Amino acid sequence: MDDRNEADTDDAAFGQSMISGGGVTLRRLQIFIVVAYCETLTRAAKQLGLAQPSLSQQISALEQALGMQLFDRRSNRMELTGEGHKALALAERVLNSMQALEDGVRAIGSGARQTIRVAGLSSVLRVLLPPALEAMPGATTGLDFDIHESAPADVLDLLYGRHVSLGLVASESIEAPPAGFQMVPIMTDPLVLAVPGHLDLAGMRDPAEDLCADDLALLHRTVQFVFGTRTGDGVREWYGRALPRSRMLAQVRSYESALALVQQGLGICVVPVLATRLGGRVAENLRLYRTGLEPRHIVAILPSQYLHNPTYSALIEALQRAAGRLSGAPLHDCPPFIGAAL
DNA sequence: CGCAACCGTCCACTCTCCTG
DNA sequence: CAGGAGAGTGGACGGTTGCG
Repeated sequence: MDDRNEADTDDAAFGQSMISGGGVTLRRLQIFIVVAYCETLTRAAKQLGLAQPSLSQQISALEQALGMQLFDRRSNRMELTGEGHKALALAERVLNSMQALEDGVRAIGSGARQTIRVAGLSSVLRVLLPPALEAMPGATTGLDFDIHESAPADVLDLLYGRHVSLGLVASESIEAPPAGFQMVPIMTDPLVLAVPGHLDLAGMRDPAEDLCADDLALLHRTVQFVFGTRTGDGVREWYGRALPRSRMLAQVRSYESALALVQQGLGICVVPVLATRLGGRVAENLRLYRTGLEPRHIVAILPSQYLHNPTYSALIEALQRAAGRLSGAPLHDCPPFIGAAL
């Protein structure tokens, strides 16, 4: 028997259990997929908004209904068995088909309207999505959008749990997407040093000589975004080399909070250019300097089969065009005193 | 080795929805 | 409206891991 036939047989057996098992429900398949990707019931339970014992029971019930063990219960984690891996691929196909059916039925029921579910970083959603939707044919007439603003890990959880069909994240903040998902580049997003608008560092060789005491103190107060990724390590190292005498004024968990502190003249921060945009323009009272740091790479992640869906491919192209059309932010060159330190 | 933290399972119970 | 099935919760418990 060749692979194709074997896969067909697996499909048939799985499909039969879907029909005759009774204990195999779409809800359980959804839970199964989330647990498979989260690798612990506790994390999966948090993501699904359920208590953990409930998941344990659902997975056991699913295993019983399928007559196979899907997970090896290791200490502190759930590891897919060989059969579990096969079942996962099939379960994903079932849920994708259900999603397609749901979308199709909804399109019929609501006059050919399709719902696009997107999750992503707030800066990306805020800056790229509006112009992309504006430029996308049919976006305002034939489509509905369900938009989730989320942290990278949550974006992936939403994708893997089939709550959204498209994720927009920085590739640096995630592991490689698992089998069945594709990553499409959208843009590179430079990391810049944002300072209050009055702080002109252009051409500056020695801040201690060229700045008044207040501005020098301001330059040495940093607002640091908690990246939790290797980008964060790079930024911390950059502060240490570029501004060795700086101290951290605040740790923040959103670029908006960081920039608000900078706009208020309380400190400086390193942020992606996208985060500095408001309504298509750079937020007021900010001056942006190049840092030489490795830029973020914004990517779209989606289930492989959606790549061939005309609506999703049009949306991705619109996002790429929107990124290309971003009018050049007034980025100043890296100040000489920082360039020399680096 | 003892302890705390974390994890998965079991059990009893509640709540909701469906059906007759 | 009553009863049953399914899904969920909290609490208790035992196992594993990491740390001092």
